[in-house]
Amino acid sequence: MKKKTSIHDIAKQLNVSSTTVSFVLNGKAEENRISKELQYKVLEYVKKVGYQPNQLAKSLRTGKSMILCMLVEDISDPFFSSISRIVETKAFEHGYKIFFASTENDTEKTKALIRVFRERQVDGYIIAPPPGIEEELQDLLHEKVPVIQFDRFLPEVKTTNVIIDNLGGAYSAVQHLQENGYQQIGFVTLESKQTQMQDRLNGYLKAIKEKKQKKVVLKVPYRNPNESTQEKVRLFLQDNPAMDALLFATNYLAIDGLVAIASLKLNIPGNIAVVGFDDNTHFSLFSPPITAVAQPVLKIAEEVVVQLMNKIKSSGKNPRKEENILLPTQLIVRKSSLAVPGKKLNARLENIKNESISS
Amino acid sequence: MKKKTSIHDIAKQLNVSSTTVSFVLNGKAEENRISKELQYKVLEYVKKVGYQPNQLAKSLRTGKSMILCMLVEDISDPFFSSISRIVETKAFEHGYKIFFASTENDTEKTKALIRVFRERQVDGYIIAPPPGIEEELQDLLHEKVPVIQFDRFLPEVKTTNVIIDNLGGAYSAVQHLQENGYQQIGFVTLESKQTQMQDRLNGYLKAIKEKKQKKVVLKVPYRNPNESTQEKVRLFLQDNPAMDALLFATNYLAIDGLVAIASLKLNIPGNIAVVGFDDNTHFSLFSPPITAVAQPVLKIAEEVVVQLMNKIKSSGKNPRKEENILLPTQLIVRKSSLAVPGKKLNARLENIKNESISS
DNA sequence: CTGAAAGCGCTTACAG
DNA sequence: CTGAAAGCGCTTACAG
Repeated sequence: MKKKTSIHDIAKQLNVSSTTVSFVLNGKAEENRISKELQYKVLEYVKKVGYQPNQLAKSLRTGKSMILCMLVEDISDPFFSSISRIVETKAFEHGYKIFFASTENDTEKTKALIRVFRERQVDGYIIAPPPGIEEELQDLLHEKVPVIQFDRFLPEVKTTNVIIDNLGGAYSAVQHLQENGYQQIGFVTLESKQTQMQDRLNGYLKAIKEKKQKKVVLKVPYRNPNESTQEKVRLFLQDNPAMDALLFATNYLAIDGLVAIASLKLNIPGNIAVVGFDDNTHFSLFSPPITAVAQPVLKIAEEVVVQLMNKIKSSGKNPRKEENILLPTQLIVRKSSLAVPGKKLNARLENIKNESISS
Repeated sequence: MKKKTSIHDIAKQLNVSSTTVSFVLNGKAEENRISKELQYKVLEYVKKVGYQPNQLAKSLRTGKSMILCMLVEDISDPFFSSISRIVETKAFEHGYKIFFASTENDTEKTKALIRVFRERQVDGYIIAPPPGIEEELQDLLHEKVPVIQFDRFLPEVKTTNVIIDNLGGAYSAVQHLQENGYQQIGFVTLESKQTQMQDRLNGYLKAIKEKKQKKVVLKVPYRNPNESTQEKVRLFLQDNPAMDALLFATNYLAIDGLVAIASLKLNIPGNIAVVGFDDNTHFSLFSPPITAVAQPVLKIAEEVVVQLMNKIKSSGKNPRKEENILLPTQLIVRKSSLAVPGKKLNARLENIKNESISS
């Protein structure tokens, strides 16, 4: 392994001091009145030998690692991976690299991850927090390390948060179903006290109460196996024969729900209307295409980076007020939630009866 | 910002040398015969003050950053994001963190990325290479930095490569369609000389030649806008009215193709059978469910990490032979490619005629 | 206009 | 059994 050339090697070769080389390399030549000729000489030589500064040494000296970390629930989830992709690009434009990691919504795993990132002197945190890491985030804030929460947030931790209007999104979805004549709308969600889930539930409840409809909620444990979720939705449908529409609180719940509905041979929306929360590139290709509450992925990613960069720049100065940045959702109406002319509720009841007999 | 405690601070507090503290912290206490009491004292104090070693300093000193980098085409693509997720977890178990980045299959962007990663003294590279970065990879090899190529590879660069049996996968897909009675099978692929694309094309051609069928290939530019791809597939279908089946060379080509087929109001598989390359969680929910050549995502990720760790461990020693690790694909048969009893080819011809008139 | 020197926080060969 | 000291590759306050 050939030894890398260092700033010192360059200085020696050129018979100048490493100070001079450093100044030239960091654009501080002018303010230190390095002669044009010297600047040129250094730059030429650097290019010739293909010198690459050692960012590790730089970071150790300056205390800035130029690395951010982004903690999401699951980096392979389409929602989080598309946000990550954009954040990666935007942060790169500011000279930052990003460590991504999946928390799996697991408190202990996340604590371990944060420990590792702190050892690496990460300059800022973008995190969709699992429950129970209030203390770790407070520690970061005490050390004046910028933290942005997004997607959901721990209310006890005072940071700037980038979130979407979960309540409004769920509310508008239910309202849309009501306007299309659905009478008993079920809500399939997670057993979760996280803000985004609570808000979606509240949006659902608000719309239901306003129309004095019956509240029908199924709560599935987090990280429930797919088959088990499908079974729960099946039972939910059978236990509530009058239910004529379903709102799913997350993308993957909707997918499992669709499998369950298919296995019961129910028609969408004839037997049961469907709306998902968090749109999916493929929803439009399903048969029928699935209505969904879309999240503004691009806007979320941009806002996260903008806010974090603001904090990094103003660190040390009097901190600006922390705030919740609330982004609007958009209901994308497709066929799965439209009114069905002459819909017979009985169709579904019979269907279920047959199913039970045949199985 | 309270100053972090360093190993030196600890040594001072405990009235020992920083050497001793370092030995204890790095499990080298025994081989240096540090007394049990001292070890205990150090460990206690470290825990009490919540000392976190500075990995930057450690890396600078040892020359190991304990960071890997993974360059894929698009980190938000389901194939790459699920592999990344697994690689992240496996590498973490070995104490490594990973920088992920999207090359967008762009040569210049990738060169810039590699430059940045080299500055960060990354310990190893996992890369699905775009064309034209042979020289950069050679530079890495000269510096004895481990490199693994996966998904596709630059044949000029002698590294260990983890790839799938693209030829066999495409071959078996076409064979399956032939067995189900399809007579003219089209292949929609990318304009690309990359190994994985060439092999898929060759697999298609091999099966077509064996049965003396007509070769019908559509090549779409890389990063073609979705609408344009859809339009190309529509024209492809109209220009080849006798074509009764389509094999798509990538996931997203299949998605665009399905949109095109839907817009022509063609039935799958009645008018046109469909097989995709690279399975997708949602293919089973499409109507009809889509047959696909599935890639062994878990196996790919595991193999990539195993191979890279081998190289890192054996670096300096006589390097083991580079090899191509070829993983098998699996054809997942769903309804979109099955034989249609009493299928009338004319159905599609008429359909297209109607379409042209009405538009 | 330019350079010598300290120091960021570690590890480790060497000495005792 | 333990410590003093050098050095990884940078930046920057200070001196001239």
